[in-house]
Amino acid sequence: MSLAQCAADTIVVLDFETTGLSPNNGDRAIEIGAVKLVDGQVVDRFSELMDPGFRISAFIESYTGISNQMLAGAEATETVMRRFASFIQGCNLLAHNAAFDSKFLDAELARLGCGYDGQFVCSLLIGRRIYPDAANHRLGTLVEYKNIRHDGVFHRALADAQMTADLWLAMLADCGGNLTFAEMQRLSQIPKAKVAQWLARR
DNA sequence: TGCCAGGCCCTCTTTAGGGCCTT
Repeated sequence: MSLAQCAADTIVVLDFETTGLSPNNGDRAIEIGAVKLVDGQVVDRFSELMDPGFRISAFIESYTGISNQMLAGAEATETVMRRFASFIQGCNLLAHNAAFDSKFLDAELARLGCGYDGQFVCSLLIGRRIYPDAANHRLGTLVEYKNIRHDGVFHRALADAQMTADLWLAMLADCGGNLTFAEMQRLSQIPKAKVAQWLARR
């Protein structure tokens, strides 16, 4: 499948829970959640805990609700990520603050010697451009701002991925409903002062 | 010993600094 084809057809919305902020400091992924969208419809989901091979901090246990006991019964991060690499092949990718998730995806897949062929788009960057009046642009705030239904679970990977997918669909609708993935990616990169003008020309 | 991310984006900017956002 070419990139042009997957841009039109399939987007994987993903979210990692991790042991910290930086793989460069030894942090690892401990949970991956993802929602696969085809033409705005959910066609598949991926949700796995994964054991990084060391104990996670009390802060991360509290922040995510994922305990060391839960991870002790999980498969190794490498095992899960190998399956996830197959899940995302041929798809473009979306995350809230994609710089964070792409950093961990790159690091975990590099350990396996494999990669992916899609491109990332970031709902945080788009949200800053099209919802300048929101109190802030955290995922939870934008979900509330757009009155998106949710079950009250935050900081778990599948729940956050599902909310990001719903936010993405709301963003598409608010941009006129006919922008392609590539156009949304372009929108995320243009200067904020030119967003209204850019959308008006569409 | 002490510290430990990094990209985006705004502004009292651009020869910089600091808040936001992700865990």
